[in-house]
Amino acid sequence: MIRTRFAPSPTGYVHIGSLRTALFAFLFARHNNGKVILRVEDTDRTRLVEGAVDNLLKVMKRVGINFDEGFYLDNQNQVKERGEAGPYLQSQRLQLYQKHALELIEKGRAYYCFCSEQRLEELRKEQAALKKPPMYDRHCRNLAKEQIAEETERCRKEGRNPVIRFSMPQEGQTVLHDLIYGDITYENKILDDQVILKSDGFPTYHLAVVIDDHYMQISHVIRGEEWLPSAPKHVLLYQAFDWNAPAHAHFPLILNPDKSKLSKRQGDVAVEDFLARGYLPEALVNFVAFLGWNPKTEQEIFSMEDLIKQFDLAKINKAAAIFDINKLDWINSLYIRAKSDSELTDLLIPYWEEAIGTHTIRPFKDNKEYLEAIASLEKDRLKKLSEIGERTRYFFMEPEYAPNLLVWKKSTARETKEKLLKLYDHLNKLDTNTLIYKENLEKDLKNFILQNQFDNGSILWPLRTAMTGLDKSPGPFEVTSTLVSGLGKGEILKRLQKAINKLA
RNA sequence: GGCGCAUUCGUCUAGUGGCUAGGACAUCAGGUUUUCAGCCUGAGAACAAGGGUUCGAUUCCCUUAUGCGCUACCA
Repeated sequence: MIRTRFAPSPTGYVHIGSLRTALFAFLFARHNNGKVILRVEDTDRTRLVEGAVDNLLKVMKRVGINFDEGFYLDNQNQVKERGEAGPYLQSQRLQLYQKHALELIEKGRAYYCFCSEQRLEELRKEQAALKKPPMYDRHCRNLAKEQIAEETERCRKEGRNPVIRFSMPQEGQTVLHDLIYGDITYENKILDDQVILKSDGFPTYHLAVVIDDHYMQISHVIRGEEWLPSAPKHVLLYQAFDWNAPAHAHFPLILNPDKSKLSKRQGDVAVEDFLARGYLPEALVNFVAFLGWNPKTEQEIFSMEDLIKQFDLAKINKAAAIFDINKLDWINSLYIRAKSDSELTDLLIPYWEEAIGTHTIRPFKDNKEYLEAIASLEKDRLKKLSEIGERTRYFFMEPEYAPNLLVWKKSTARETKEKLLKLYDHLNKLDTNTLIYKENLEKDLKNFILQNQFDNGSILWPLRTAMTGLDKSPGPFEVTSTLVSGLGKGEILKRLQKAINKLA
């Protein structure tokens, strides 16, 4: 039975890298009809963030990742826990970790360390000065029984607790069999005597991950490359417990454009922020899946189902990948275009409300035809949903613009004014039926242009800019007819009149 | 400093002991067009360097360089 897990720390927002870790674990499990477990690693009490699990689950739900065991959201969006191997919150498993740490002490594979923070700090400084690798000097590793009793007493008086360190073997090698990187051999003597139980009674990552993965019967540990250096420590821990280690699969990091590890400093890394900016969850998943993985075919657009069907650990790359927003934009625009007008409209409404104002949008929400027509016009041009406000404001309120915007490049202000006057009279005479259908309007206006022997641009450019107040927008016919359909003929005449006045 | 991992167009990547080294994004040019976007057509753009092994290396080996990660009572 394949069992894999996603084990984040509840430190706030969901990092793009976490999304990919979760996604890979999820895809691997689903592809193999296995289970994915969500375990929360809250052993660092100093970094806890209220509501982080709740937020995490909401994000995962939006992108379509769910977990078979651990935490989930019920129908009321309340965080709940399920599964046989719980609790799935590490802070509720402290006895288990403590028991096993003591067991290692009995086995002679771990020891109490009484060194103070100051001593450790000085040690590190000393080592740095000598350009030696910073490592614990094993000061407490071979204390005699009486010494241990003495130190324990001293600590008690000073009001602090000792930590427990793992005794690394001082010779030999440890081999990690990684499903992606292959076999990696580490010299045991360079491995530090890692703290496994902290003085606050909480385990460190290394102890907790080994114990939990064992008791939760995890078959495959799937995580980022940053864990590669500590993997041999985990292998050794499994051996010390006489447990079989799960299979490991580390995958490469995601990098900033400057090749540093993807970080906040250089733009958004929070999945929530991407979602808020109008990247569709499916686009984000598609894009993130392709950072470090690809199907070895030329297919680039994948639904979650496609990904589940085709995902294969063997196809994960070894080299880190740079997060390229251009490609995300492209994928997102494809997913936007794939939406129906109605779906897209529903997605856009919050963005309109934010950019234009809730009460301006409200009248159109009941009868969505107008909004759908606008969405349809912008569908091919949108890279992300948040662009909609600026691009379509003129559909809701009269545009402001400078008079010379109205003048086509091959024309003059005087000529433009004359033509707009004629256009005004012409449009004024048209019935709504002609105005409201793009095809009719186009036919009519082209005819009008032909009969007057105008250049297309000399009439269509000022018409379009008078309607939109923008140098870039959809075409004059669709803009005008859509405007008539939503705001009426009077509105376009008003805008035309305003344009004529500007040119006075 | 130590240990580990990595290296094909700017970016994501495909690929093979012998290929014009393929695709996509981005860029640029042309076309369509009132504008922008879109769409169509086209262009430029890569095997990090040096040694081997070999009839032949982008591919296999070694070295170097570069980048990244780890080196906490953080995960």
